[in-house]
Amino acid sequence: MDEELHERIRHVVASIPPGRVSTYGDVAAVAGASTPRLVGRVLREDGHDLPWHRVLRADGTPAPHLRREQLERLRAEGVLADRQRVDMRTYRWLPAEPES
DNA sequence: AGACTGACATAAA
DNA sequence: GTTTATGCCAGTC
Repeated sequence: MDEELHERIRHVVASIPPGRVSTYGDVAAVAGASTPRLVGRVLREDGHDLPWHRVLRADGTPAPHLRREQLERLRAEGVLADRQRVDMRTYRWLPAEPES
């Protein structure tokens, strides 16, 4: 696993503003990750100090084990979820490539 | 090396 | 709406 890529992923996630969300696929694409699975891996291992709750699946539903807490955190930021699902059309944030 | 796994995505049934 | 099937690719065993 490339350390630089690891940092870039963290950087992109950290750039998501409060009250907005993004997807694994988008973060992966912007950070240059070869697959979205890497994003999930990084967040699991090293996401404790990042706004990981702002990263969801492409359809707006979080992973099963996190569903409860994640939606709760988002709700606290003003992101309203219709039961299990966040309205991506409204809240989706498209991150920018880190320039350096 | 080979098989299995997973905080994913997309398409098809 | 749902469940399955594929593709994907870095870890782990």
